[in-house]
Amino acid sequence: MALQIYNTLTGKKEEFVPLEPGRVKMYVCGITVYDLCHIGHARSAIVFDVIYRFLMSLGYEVSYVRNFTDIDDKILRRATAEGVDYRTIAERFIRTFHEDMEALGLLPPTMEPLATEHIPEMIGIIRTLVEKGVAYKAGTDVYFSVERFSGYGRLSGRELEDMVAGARVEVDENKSNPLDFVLWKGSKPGEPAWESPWGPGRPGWHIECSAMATKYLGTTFDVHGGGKDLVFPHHENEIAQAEAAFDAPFAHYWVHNGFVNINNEKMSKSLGNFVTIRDVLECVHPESLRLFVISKHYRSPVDFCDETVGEAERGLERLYSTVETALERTAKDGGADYPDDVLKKQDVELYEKWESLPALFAEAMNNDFNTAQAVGYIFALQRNLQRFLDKFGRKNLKGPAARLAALAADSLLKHCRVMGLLMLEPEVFFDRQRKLKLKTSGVTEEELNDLIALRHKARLEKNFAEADRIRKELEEKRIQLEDFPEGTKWRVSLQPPVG
RNA sequence: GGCGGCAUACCCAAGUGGCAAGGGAGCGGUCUGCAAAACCGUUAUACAGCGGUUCAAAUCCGCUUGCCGCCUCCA
Repeated sequence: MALQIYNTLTGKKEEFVPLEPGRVKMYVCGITVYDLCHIGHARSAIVFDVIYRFLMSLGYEVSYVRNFTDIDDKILRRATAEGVDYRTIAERFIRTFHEDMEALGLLPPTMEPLATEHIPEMIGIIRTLVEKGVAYKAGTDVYFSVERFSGYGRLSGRELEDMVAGARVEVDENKSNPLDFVLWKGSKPGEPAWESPWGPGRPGWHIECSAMATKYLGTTFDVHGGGKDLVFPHHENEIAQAEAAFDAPFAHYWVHNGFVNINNEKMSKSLGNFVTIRDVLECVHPESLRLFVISKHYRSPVDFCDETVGEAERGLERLYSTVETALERTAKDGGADYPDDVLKKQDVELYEKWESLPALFAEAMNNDFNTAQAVGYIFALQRNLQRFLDKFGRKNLKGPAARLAALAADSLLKHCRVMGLLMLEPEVFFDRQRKLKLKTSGVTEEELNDLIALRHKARLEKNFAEADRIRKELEEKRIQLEDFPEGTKWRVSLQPPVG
């Protein structure tokens, strides 16, 4: 089955046919750089990162553009509050954004243009709109006239009349229709300003995306994405501006991700339930957050709470653990080839899960990026592989058994990596995971190692009361000891990120 | 007031016409000095309710109830 994408514009799943065979042009609205990013931004970024990776895995050459809004009221407000230039604020939060995205393991987009570096392009579009009579100057501002664009409201599925009727739109005596939106804002004294045919000012919010998207991807391109909240008015306005100016359809497929709630409440600054990406990454591995996000369909709302994140984390550890075990036990003897029927005889169910995964995975992902279903198929293979490994006790696998296990592990890795999971060597993952978690427990690695040594001595002396006392003491600090023939390992359970 | 979405086991969550994926948690077992991890077994005559279409419905249609989002900056 070919890739189907749910298109907000039509409200239906549609077969994806790119404008140019083999190439995809995708624009995703980035952030306004005035504060640290929260997990809602993380969800959006992860969702589109998975889409980006999946499109590339299908063999497409993808041009992926994600912008920064680096001039805006909120940036100016913060700059004034701190007594610095707006650029200082913008640069700071571009930097923190990049740090967060890198920490989350996101691939960088093809391009990350800044609004302020595209003022001439925006002025060009506004000039065209004014010349066509679709935009008008009022006072020091220039507005887009929604009545002059017949398709207005198509994306968000509303009629102009309905919107005006019950709208909570601020009355502005400059506008001829309350829904008209600003293209160019005359600047007040002391504000940053650019020269324009309408006097010094700065661009309105929506125009930058129309300008940057068309500049880098052409007047018509394939995919435009962003959070659900951007459907109206932002994306509606982008379409109006671009199509009115260029007389060409703007984006073909509109993709919108759902929101993140916290403990079933909408996340917002006023409710004080705002969780930044860096807060979460203090106690949760980035891939756990990623698995949490992709365990649910991207269009549904998702509830972020200790329990749901903890579930994702345990699932991720299981994936890594199975892959690690399989790689270790097949390292010596997993490379030689055997006929299919020989492999199948090793374990029919495992063989079938392994054999069917590529098609099932593709089918799930082709069905509007159904990562949740894809994850389900991956876990089914993981469980069968782990079961197969357990049959051999702690021994290394040999011959066709080793081969089958190695193939299954490779398949797990390969498919997970299309979604940006299992990107680390398992031992690196577990090492980082332990160090990250230990920090949240308040115990240093030295203290822990001393206690483990002490307990080891007690166990040798069969002083199990003392050994259990140490176990219990550490358990109270969320540290779980695991005894193996080769020594004692430890793990730390999740520090609740939400509280 | 307008537009849209959702309701599947104890929890999370796929499934959108043909025997209800997957994960977490619980319980019983194997293993262990004890644990943990892992594995095995177990947990929905059933998909908010009512009615309809169909040989067949969680899946389509209608109504009811309950949650939620957007219409203002917002991922």
